[in-house]
Amino acid sequence: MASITIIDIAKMCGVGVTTVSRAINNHPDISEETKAMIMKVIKENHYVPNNSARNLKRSASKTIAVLIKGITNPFFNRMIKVFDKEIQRKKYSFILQRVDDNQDEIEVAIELEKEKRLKGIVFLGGNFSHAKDKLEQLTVPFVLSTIGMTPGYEPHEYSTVSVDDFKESYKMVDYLCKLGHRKIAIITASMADVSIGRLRYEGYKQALEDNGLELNEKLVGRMKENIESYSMENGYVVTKELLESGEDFTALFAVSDSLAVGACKAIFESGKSVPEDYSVAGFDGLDITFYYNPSITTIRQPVEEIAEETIKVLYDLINKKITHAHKVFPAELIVRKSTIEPSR
Amino acid sequence: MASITIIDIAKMCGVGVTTVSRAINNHPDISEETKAMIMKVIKENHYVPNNSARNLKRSASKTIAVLIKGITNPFFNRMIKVFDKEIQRKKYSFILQRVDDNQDEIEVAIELEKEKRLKGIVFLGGNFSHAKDKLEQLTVPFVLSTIGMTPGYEPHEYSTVSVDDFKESYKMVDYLCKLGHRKIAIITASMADVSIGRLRYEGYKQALEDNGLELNEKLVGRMKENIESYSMENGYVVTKELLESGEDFTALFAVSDSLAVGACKAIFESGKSVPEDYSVAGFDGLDITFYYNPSITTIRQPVEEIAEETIKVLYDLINKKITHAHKVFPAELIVRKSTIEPSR
DNA sequence: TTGTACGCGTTATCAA
DNA sequence: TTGATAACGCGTACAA
Repeated sequence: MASITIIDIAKMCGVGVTTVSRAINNHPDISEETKAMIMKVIKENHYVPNNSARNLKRSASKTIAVLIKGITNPFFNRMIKVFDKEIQRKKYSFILQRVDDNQDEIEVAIELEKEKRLKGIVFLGGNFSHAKDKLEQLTVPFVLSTIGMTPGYEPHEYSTVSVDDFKESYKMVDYLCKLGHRKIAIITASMADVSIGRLRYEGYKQALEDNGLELNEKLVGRMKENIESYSMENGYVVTKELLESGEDFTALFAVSDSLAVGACKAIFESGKSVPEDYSVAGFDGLDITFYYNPSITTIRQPVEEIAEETIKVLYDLINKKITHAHKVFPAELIVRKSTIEPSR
Repeated sequence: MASITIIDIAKMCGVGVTTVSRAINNHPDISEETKAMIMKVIKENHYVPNNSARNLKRSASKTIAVLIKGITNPFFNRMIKVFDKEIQRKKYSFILQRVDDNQDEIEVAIELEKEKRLKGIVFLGGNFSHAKDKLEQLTVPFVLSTIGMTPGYEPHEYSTVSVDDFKESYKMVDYLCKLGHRKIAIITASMADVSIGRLRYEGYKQALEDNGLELNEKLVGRMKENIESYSMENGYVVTKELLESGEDFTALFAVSDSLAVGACKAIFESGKSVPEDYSVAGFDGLDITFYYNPSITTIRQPVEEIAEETIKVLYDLINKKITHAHKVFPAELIVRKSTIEPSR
């Protein structure tokens, strides 16, 4: 069944296509009555404009795209809601694009920019280590949200909005140290990681050092490559190994809340308890840390603020008010039931 | 900066646009060397075809779309992965479209169908109560996945793949009854719900009846409209009310796992414990039910199978092997630590 | 094997 | 306030 087009509508109304187009797009130069008449015919015939044709013709649409790598992350859900709200408030429309783990987000972005005539792009998640010439193909402004600074780039070449992963991670480990823990294990990203996993690990190292503790490689758990990263399962498996290694520790810092949940489970299964035998701390501030039993000590990222600021920066970029920006938000250490003083 | 087009490439290569098009789309009628040469030029100039133009021109693309209402649901994440895999296996491409809570998924579908020349559509989540004439505007086959039968439609008018929400819910409540519970509370959808929330509630009622128990309206908790549906927070708030109402119960059946987690938290905060004071059961089979402390008894939906079958049905629909189908998968009662015999 | 020319459905330009 | 018409960038008959 051939779809009905703008031409069909024009014929049915006895007007030119231009007029129909005007009616659809709320153009000023059209009388109220012809517009009403046209809209009525459109409704009756269920005419829906073809977006491909619109995008093709339109020189610039007011749409911005959010590319997400790793949609699994519950952390992003709240951000998306804020994006949606903020973008609508600015009368822009909003496209959410999932980027597969084995897809290159920049390539997706380049394609999308042409297809949808984007005004701006937000990148969420992922490592973002890209060749420069690729990045230069992006002609619209973009913001890296909750993605740490990327080594190898000049700060003026891109914009970011995030927390200081190093500092916040330091804060947490320092808190554990001050609590009296001297054997603090960590679950972090694989060696290759250059993004937040690395930064949080560095914070851990520095905090240990500043507290006069030596780094014990045996207490550094790395996420499994073959299991979904930052997942509960990964935390579970790595903690099991840590526990079975025989290397003693009294506290465990997981670089994400989901990892922390998995860690708790592993500890329970070994017949031990949290926090009596092991203190466990997470990072991100997911809802589950509040609902878990025991509730989990974590670093709460100000998700809403980060999302809002991301959009704000993007608009400033679009309107050329700025050329780049690196906004850093403070995160909050939330002490809950999963961490206490060491018993041994 | 004006984007580079296929014409530019043709000129640079000294060939016609057709030839370039052939190179891009792997058409047979082109010599290997010219193709290689063209591809090289394309690479060097970072030429990316404009998708809008392609979609506009293409009569039919091999793409299918998955529309999700309520992307928050972690339940869908695993399904999406399977969709992705299965669709790629059939050499189709795959679009994920998030549908806002206040958006009409059918309207989104209609628009998308035209824009992308879809071959088929999968609807995930939502209530799916739509006027018939709207549904008829969809000219491509579609499948409702994990969405229960919708009253008001003839079974041959649409296709579904899901579990039998009524039966599985019955199974869970029956299990609780057999355990000896006689005061079983439920957290379910609001009265208005016509979808899974309703079906699961009906299963609850029937199981009570068959076990000689009377329905106590005071033990029926309804999700709050102003809080995200099926969320931990909703379960938490509703359970608090239930607890404070003074109406005694020994078991609580939450119609989703997230609700169950929230319920457990509320119980802990009241100074009681799970399962000693209250047995708690969920529904869906999310990972968190395994990782929670105590682990939560649930009904595990065979997510992967459902997703696979959804795609299979959709392809059969596309290839006109069938006109409609209603596949129902059995779900599994997984008994964990959160449910025991009543202590009172 | 290659190239020319037209059309996909829409919006912008310009003239009426 | 309207309408004819030229793009937008690509794929594909059809001709060469």
